Amino acid sequence: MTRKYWLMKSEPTECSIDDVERAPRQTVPWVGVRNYQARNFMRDEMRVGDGVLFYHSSCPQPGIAGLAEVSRLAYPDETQFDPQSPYFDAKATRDVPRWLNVDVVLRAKGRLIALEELRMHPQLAAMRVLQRGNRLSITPVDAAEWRFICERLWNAAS
DNA sequence: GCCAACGTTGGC
DNA sequence: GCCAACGTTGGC
Repeated sequence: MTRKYWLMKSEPTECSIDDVERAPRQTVPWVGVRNYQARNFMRDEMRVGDGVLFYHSSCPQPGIAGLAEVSRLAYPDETQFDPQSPYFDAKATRDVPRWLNVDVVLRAKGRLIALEELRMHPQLAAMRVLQRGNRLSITPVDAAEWRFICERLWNAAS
């Protein structure tokens, strides 16, 4: 099975690339996804080792802030069971969990590639994150886009 | 703060 | 099953 690539949005006030860098084993559980399409990507398509573009959204400088990797397959998102959590879901039970998360480990903190800069490259024009009205917090990235961002924009190995 | 886009909810 | 109302996302 070939490796897949993803773009995952996070609000830096919630969890920034620096927060991931400081986390134990530089790993975070990707909790809080409450959209079925995004959940299904995690549940059905993500595998350990898949590449992740870590994207900062809803902030002064939206853009790709680093490179990460899926490090654990999807499992039930604990926050759905916690009445204190903003992500609590009263309709979810431990027997029938509704929401899942993968774990993500930091691979490289790059310079911030601003949304504005991404838009300048025709090679990236098809990326979901650049489409008008796009709101999906997890989107597939194709291999050519991944390589372009890693090698051309970050000068890093992909 | 505005607003476009889109997902979810709930009455019928 | 339809669809209007409502809520959320997220760039600007």
